[in-house]
Amino acid sequence: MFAILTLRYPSPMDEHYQPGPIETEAQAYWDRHGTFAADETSSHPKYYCLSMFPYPSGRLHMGHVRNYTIGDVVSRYKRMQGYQVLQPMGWDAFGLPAENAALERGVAPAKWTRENIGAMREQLKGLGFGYDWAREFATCDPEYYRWEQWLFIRLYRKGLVYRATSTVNWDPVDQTVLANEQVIEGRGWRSGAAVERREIPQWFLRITDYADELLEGLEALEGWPEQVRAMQRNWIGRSEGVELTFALEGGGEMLSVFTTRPDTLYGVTYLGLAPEHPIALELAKESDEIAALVAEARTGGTAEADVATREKRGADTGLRAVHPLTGERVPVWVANFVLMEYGSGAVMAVPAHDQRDWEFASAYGLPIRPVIHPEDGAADVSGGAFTEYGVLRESGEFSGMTSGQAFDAIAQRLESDGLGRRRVQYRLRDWGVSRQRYWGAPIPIVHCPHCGPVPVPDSDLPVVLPEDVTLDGAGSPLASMPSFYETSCPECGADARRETDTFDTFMESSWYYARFACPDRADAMLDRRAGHWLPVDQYIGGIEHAVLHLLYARFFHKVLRDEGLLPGDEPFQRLLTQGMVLKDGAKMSKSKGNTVDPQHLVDRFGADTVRLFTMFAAPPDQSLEWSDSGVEGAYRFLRRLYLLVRDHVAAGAAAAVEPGALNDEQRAVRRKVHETIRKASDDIGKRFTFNTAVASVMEMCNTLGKAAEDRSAAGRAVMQEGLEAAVLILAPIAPHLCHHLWSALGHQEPVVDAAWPEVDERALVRERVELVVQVNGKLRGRVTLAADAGEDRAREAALAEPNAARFMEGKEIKKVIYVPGKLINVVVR
RNA sequence: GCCCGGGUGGCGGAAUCGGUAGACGCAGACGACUUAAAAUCGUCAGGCCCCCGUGCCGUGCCGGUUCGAGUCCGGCCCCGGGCACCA
Repeated sequence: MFAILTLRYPSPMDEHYQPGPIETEAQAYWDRHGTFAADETSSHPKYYCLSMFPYPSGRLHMGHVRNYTIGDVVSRYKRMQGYQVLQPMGWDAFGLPAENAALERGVAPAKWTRENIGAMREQLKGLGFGYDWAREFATCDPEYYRWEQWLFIRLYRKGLVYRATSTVNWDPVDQTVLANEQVIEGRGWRSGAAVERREIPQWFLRITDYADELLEGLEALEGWPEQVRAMQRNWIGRSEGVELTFALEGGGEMLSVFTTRPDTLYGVTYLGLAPEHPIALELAKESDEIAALVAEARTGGTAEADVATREKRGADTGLRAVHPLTGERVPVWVANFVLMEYGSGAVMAVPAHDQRDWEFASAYGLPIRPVIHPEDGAADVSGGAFTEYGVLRESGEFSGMTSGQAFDAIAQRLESDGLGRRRVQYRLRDWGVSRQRYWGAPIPIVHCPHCGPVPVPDSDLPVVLPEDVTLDGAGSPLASMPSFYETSCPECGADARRETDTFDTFMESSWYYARFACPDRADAMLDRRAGHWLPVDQYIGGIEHAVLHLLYARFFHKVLRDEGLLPGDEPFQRLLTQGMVLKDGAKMSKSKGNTVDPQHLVDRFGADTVRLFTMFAAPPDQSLEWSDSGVEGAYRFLRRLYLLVRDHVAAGAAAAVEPGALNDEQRAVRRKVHETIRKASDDIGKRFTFNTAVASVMEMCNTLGKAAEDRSAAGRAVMQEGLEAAVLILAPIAPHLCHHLWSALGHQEPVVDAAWPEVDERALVRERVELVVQVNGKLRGRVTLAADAGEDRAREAALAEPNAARFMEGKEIKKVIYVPGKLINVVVR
């Protein structure tokens, strides 16, 4: 407000580094010039850099600061490389915390959310992130979620949406459905009541229709961490196997099972049924033991981790199944480790060759019959299952075959006998998108007593979520709000009831990246601009989203493509998954009381210091250990840089470097400058290791600081070049200070529009190199040689090196290994 | 339980393709400046040893491959992320 307007280029520098006014001025400059408005008509190549948008929880936390600093550094770097960059920001505004806040404080979720957005937007601006704010939106805006409702109806008409029952956590005291997070050790978080499971009708999207494409598409995602691709691959869990049927003795009933190991078929000693399997439910009526298992399966949380860590328990049903090849009778057990959701809810158990089956069989004294053996010897199944492939024995006509041969032979035999067929099975399940919650996008369906579920007509969209509500913790307020649910059937006009469930919030986050291309479009979900900006060139967010969010967004992208709304097969070209921010070795969280409010640090040291520290403290994909004194170190470095520039410019303008006119020391300083440019370009542009880029600039500044005594014209020219390199390299990381320093160094154009520095290869040339001398791989000395010396000279020098010679004395030289420019290793005996 | 990561000085981390372990920074010690302190600048800094040597040991633990392993392979321990209704 004050000094800013009177500032002219080049600006005089204050005695001390004062981040406050420098940052205010730089932000005002970007604002005034619309610096970060992304223009799709630009002739520059486009670059879409997206950071995962935040849930507006109230204030920014360190995880946000880290995420958004990485995104901003990439965006500004790409801009300096000549790209037209789109970097948008918005709000993932629906979700559970708003409902919790409403219960705790009596604030309506909409009001609470919008206030949080206002506060967090100011914090983001204060950190100097270069967003195109004109594209901002929140997912709770009806103009956003209307297109999600519109798409859902299209998918409904296309058959990609269906209704089925599925299991939820039910709190019998609060009479409400609980999220997995709200179930703590099998009990409701508020009521403390033992959680029950309930089957209720819900809406599903057929993501499994896209399972193969989602799996195959991973191969082409070379810009994604292998770790994330592996997690998605495992999540989709494609497995090829055989589905076969066991007849139940004394009845026409058939039991279908899926196995990836038909080669082990002769080792089956029992069948396992999920407690929720219809046969188990039927038997529970007569058997207390089975009833107890079924009852147990109905308590506790629905989360996979809850189910998988239960002690393996089971009960004999008394039923006997007929082995399809041998005709042998095998017992049928109810087993609590068999999942109803996966396959058919029944498994053939081969304890000799499957570890879970082995443990169950050992616990209940069931036979363990090895039929697969290593080529040379016998499988030992006394201490656990033998799960490798091998050669079949005691397997009838298939004995002697390898597992691979037997897979095909047995599958073929089952197929020709009509007892089974080859099948591909996925672990991936269809996506349940219904939530029995208030603060989400309404599902645009009307339930008519005559017509059944009917989609809301496009002309009636959006179905607007009423925002003026009071929550009481007992179910969704929508279900007790006649003004919302009372309606008429769009088809027959009869009185009908609106769906009161809302969408899973992953729905909103599955397509926001595309809407950022055209957020102002009022009459369509997306337009041609999406084709211009997409795919996202670089996506940045937490590793915790490796599977769910990133898989759903990939699925949505393919759906939108098939609807003709988008080109391309994948939404995110490159992905960077950032690590967590820790304090004292643990994740920062309110419950641990180890949070650090980034705002306090910005107020005290400025945004540049906070940004610099988060980039310097760790590589982006690793966890970052918070350190207050480390922040002070970052501040000290910026101040040192400020003083270096101040002292340099105080002496007046410097001439351009004339490489031929430099003395040895000046040449060494200049080599350091260009080595730093080379390293920092690689670190920021290719490796994303911002920490080592910063370290190399610090090193260069240490060198420049020592060279500052050289006040000769050539020395000052080298200094000018070095300081400009430092400012350019740091501009994406500490943009405010660099904005200021760049102008102080005499430039009219703002640094945000400057070009990334280029390496002068000639400055890198060395006349002499140091070689390490090893004897038997141990460092014993060093020799310095002319850079163009060959292997013979290096060998000669190494053998003559006095300390190394001590270790070679009286020994025979077996071999000499020469690594040019690095080392020479003499192997002696 | 299943899937995926990580483990290097007092601390955060570096070592990019198997080639000098500990760059850079923090904390610390000593020195300069100062009446003094802070700030700043400079020097030192993995461990061990009455052999102080460019000696020996050292990258979670055990073993292997190699002229050479923090890096590759096998086994184990510990910590973290995800597990479909937290986002």
